Amino acid sequence: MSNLMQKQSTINDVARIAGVSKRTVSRVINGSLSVGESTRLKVEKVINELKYAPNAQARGLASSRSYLLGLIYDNPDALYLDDVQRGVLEVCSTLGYELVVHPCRYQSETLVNDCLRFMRRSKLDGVIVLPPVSESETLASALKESGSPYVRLSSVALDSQEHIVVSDDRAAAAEMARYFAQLGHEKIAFISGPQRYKSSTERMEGFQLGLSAYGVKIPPQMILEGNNSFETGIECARQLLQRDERPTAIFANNDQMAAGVLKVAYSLGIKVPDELSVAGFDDNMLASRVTPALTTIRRPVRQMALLATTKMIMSIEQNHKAALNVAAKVAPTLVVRESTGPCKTAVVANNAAALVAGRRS
Amino acid sequence: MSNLMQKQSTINDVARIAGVSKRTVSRVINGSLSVGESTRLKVEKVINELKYAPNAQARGLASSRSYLLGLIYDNPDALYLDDVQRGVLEVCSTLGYELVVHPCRYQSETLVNDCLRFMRRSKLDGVIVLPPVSESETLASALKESGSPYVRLSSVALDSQEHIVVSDDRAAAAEMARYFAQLGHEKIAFISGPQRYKSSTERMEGFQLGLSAYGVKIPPQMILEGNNSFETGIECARQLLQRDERPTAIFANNDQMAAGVLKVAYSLGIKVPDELSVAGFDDNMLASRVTPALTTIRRPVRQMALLATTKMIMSIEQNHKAALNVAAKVAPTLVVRESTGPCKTAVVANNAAALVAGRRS
DNA sequence: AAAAAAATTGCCACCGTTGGCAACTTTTTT
DNA sequence: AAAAAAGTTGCCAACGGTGGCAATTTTTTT
Repeated sequence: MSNLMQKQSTINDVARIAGVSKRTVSRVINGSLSVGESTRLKVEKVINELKYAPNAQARGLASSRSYLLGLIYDNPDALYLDDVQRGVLEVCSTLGYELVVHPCRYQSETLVNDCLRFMRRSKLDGVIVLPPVSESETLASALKESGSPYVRLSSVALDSQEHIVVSDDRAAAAEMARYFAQLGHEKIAFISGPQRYKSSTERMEGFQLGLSAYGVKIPPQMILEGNNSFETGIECARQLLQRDERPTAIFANNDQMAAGVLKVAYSLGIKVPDELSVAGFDDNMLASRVTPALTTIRRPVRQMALLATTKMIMSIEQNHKAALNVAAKVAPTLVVRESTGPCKTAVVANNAAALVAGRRS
Repeated sequence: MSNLMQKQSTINDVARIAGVSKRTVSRVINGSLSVGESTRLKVEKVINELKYAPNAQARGLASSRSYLLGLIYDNPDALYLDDVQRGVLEVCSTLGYELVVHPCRYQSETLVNDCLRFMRRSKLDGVIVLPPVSESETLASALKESGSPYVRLSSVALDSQEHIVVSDDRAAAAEMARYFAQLGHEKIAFISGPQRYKSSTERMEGFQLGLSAYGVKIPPQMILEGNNSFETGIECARQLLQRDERPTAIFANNDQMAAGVLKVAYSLGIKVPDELSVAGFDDNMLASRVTPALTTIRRPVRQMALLATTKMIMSIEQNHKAALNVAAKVAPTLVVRESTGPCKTAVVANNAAALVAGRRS
């Protein structure tokens, strides 16, 4: 078993072969301006030949930079996380950073310490914080105080332009309200997410506000709270749909719960969208896979991730003015699919019509 | 804006205050045996008082260890990746490692270089490689040659016990075959994944083998190749279901494609499972959310991740005998839900019955 | 053409830790 | 009690880069 692992080439090797000092090689690597054109070419050639790659640790030690970014989150939806991660990685790989993922518990008392320790241990250059952890103000101020770059993703502008990317969930929910109202729905239900999360309250309030513009009001018994899971979507839907007077339209705080509603409607024999309109929020992969395909709000998650990462790397690289020019707000949009339709007035009338049709044959 | 970030204390501070040399402090940190009891206590006390935490980069530079693990993959299903990641992180956080995620392109000519550069750049202690990248033998041998610990996840035992965790997809597919046969299906179709992936061929061969035990054979025109996406699932399903003689059961290489089949069946008015049985593979979140819920094969993805990570950390820490004791094989299992049922003989007969019923009313 | 300015390059210290080896203590052996 | 062995501890040189500053070369100015 020959272990002939060719030893790593170092900056010294490059320098020696290229016939320059290692300081110059270092300059070439870091794109310093004051390097002669011919020298640069010569060095680059050797770098390629040797397949030389700088040692991140040594680099970090000397410059107190690690080219490592952190992603902090607490048990998010798999599809959401995947979207974010893809976006972040896209920018990272372009700009030469790597990504360290770090789950943690939002509710934990040691959250702040955990995160700070994580940053120190791995000497991260900066962190991107996902909701709901991003809503912790104690963490945010600890981060600010520690002086490390960070960007938060959220539905509310709870930090300065430099440190946040928000999606206007409130406006999006209002748009959904408008859409529902224009379809003629009046008996509308809302399945909210946990009220301790900003995204949940934003969406609920936006929806209610949007509806009120059309004179529609959701009575309290038509508002149920789930925890954003498919399972609680099912629970809430059951409660809503087995009543004597059931809603003609249900808006759920996310696609997972909306999928739960679809499931219950199917098992109760309620036709979607003829007898019931259902809409979700997120537009993740699930939305287009279920039957009927979900009308939903598309959150530009990946774009948010892109913006956040760009913003952060810019401020890491001291490009603060540029960082401020990166957009800090994105607008989710309505995506209409098959699960929503005009309100066919009373369900009872509908059933009667069916009966008539049946007899006729 | 006071930037009062208290500067990090170093090993020198600890040494000075404790009145020992920094070498001794280093020994205490690393749990070296030859440190006097009283000295250790004294040093530990100072460490706590100063809240000293060793600098990972300096440590890495000096010892060539980083406590960083890498996860290499190429554009996997979001749900699969999430499962794996969760499993890996679980072990990591317990054992004090962090995880760096690194997407790459399996087909790329520079794959091997990209990965090696990634490992070097971040001085990873080891990498976990996901399919299909895990099937690249050139990468595997480069990894082996470079001497860095690695573990591959795959459906085939293509490496030594120490370097792989496999799921027996072949046997699982055979079990599905058995199940189909026992339900009485004979006109069975298979939607395969890309034939260049081992997991695809394993599942297909296992399925065919299992079927042949019951004297059932799948004719070539009943085997279509998708690329594991929902969309190609739809395409293949359309081809299969719009024929004069359509299958009574379809087995898809994964849940995504099976969901596509469900969609097409619904739009063609084909009842599942009464007129058509559909099954997938993976048992990811999607399987239970679609309607009807998918019968599928549950792959213990998270468990594989757990095993792989444990195995790797053990071999990093030179605990080779222990690493070999970690299981290297897991068995996926059949999960029966609503999308499969007994074959109601001929579809034509079925239609005839429906006609009769229609006339009767 | 000499002086001044600018661009390019090299030298050396240092980042914070670990490893090798020597030195010093303490315990055990003879 | 001296010698040998074992247990502790300290010194110094890496590890592989970057930063400051001085030295050198080239360009521009007077």
